Amino acid sequence: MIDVKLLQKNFDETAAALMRKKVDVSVINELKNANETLKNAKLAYETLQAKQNELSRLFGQYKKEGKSTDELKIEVDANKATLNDLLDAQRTAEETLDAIIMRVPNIPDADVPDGEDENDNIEIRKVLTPPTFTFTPKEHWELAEQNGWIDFERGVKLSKSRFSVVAGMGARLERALINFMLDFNRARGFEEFSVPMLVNRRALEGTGQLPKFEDDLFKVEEEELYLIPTAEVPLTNLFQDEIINGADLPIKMTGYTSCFRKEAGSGGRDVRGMIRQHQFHKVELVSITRADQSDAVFEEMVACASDLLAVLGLPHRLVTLCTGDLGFGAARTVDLEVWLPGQNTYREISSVSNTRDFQARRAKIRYKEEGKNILAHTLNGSSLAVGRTMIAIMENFQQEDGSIRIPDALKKYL
RNA sequence: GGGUCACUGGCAGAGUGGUCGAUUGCACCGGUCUUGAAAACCGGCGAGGGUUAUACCUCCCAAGGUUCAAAUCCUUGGUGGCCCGCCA
Repeated sequence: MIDVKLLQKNFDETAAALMRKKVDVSVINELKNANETLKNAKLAYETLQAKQNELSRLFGQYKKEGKSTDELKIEVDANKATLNDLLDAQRTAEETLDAIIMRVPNIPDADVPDGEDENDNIEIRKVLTPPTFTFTPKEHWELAEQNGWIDFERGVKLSKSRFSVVAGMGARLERALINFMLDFNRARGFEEFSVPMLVNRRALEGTGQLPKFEDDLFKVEEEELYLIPTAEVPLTNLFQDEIINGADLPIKMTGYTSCFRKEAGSGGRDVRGMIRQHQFHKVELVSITRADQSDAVFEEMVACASDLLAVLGLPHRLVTLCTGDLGFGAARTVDLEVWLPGQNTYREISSVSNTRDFQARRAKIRYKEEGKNILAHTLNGSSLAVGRTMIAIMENFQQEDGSIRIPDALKKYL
């Protein structure tokens, strides 16, 4: 969450930054008022509590000295009722503030371009040239069915739409990709983790999926656990509530998990094929850094994902997301979009974000430096979405007869 | 799933109703000594809020309760150890 003190001290500037991210000005004012109410409520409660503590100390002293405590008791009892009311007021104020601030997105970096939606994103560069074909390239679902790699119908039979079954060479390729990506990331200094795919509410609040995006998550009701929408959640929250030695940063992690998303609100889009599934596989990068390190690590992570695509021989481009397309917790994001000849367009395959201290403030991830505890910066990025990488391989490496060439980099994994 | 015991600062571990946010050891940081290090000695050292800085408030797994007063007593929940049962 954002630093409410910043809003208090630097209202105009902070409000302007939030409005770039489409936060309504009324919400910003509410937030400021709620914070002031809380401060006043706290002051009132703490002043009386201090007095009450002092009286209690006296009480003990009187008892020891054998003095009468009758008068004290009357005063103390009277305060007690007031104290309870003040405490209630403070709690209400806290809840009010919390309810607002937990739904306020991160402040975008100053150099993030303004914009409405993905059309206003800015291309940074292209990597590799899209292949040319002597025939009309097919879309991935056609190739997948022809090669027997993906069985869409049986996926629906087992679960529902947006689930699929990967078979034979497709399944082996999927496994090879996961191993290839993990090894690649490890060579770049990211330590490998295998983490729970069911997490509790606290973890999801830490990374920002809750409370605002509950509708996007699959929940196991009777256990109060949620299926993770991305490994970013467990990996980042590994350090929830911890104070890390500053010298140990940056911590760079990678992990493979399945990811589960309800895709509420994506209605009708990408229903065909494997672009948008309720369950998909992803290898993730997550870093925890000192405040002064996050920009450099961000570039490392973008490079890691981009190089991975390049080594696979997949043409792609890097784009800087504009304010309107930026996710809830991100201060800045670079998307990697892979070329899909069948669709004749670039499609998102990875998204690397710096959340700065937004998640760290929620999850209480701090580091100690020169005796002080400082909120860490957290970053996450996909490296890569496995299903979409398979799609990209199918479409870019398809032959005229519909067969698919396997990228050299993967051969030793098959 | 049943029983039982436990949960205190980075770790270990005191404290069982009152000046306790907490003895002590280790770790850590600074200093003296040393060519340098180690050892020894001296000092510092939990977290959040608040303040220019102090005061002051909160936190001893969590939430309630008893009490003028709770780390300490009670209730519920969570987690962990051990025993029993069950199961890959």
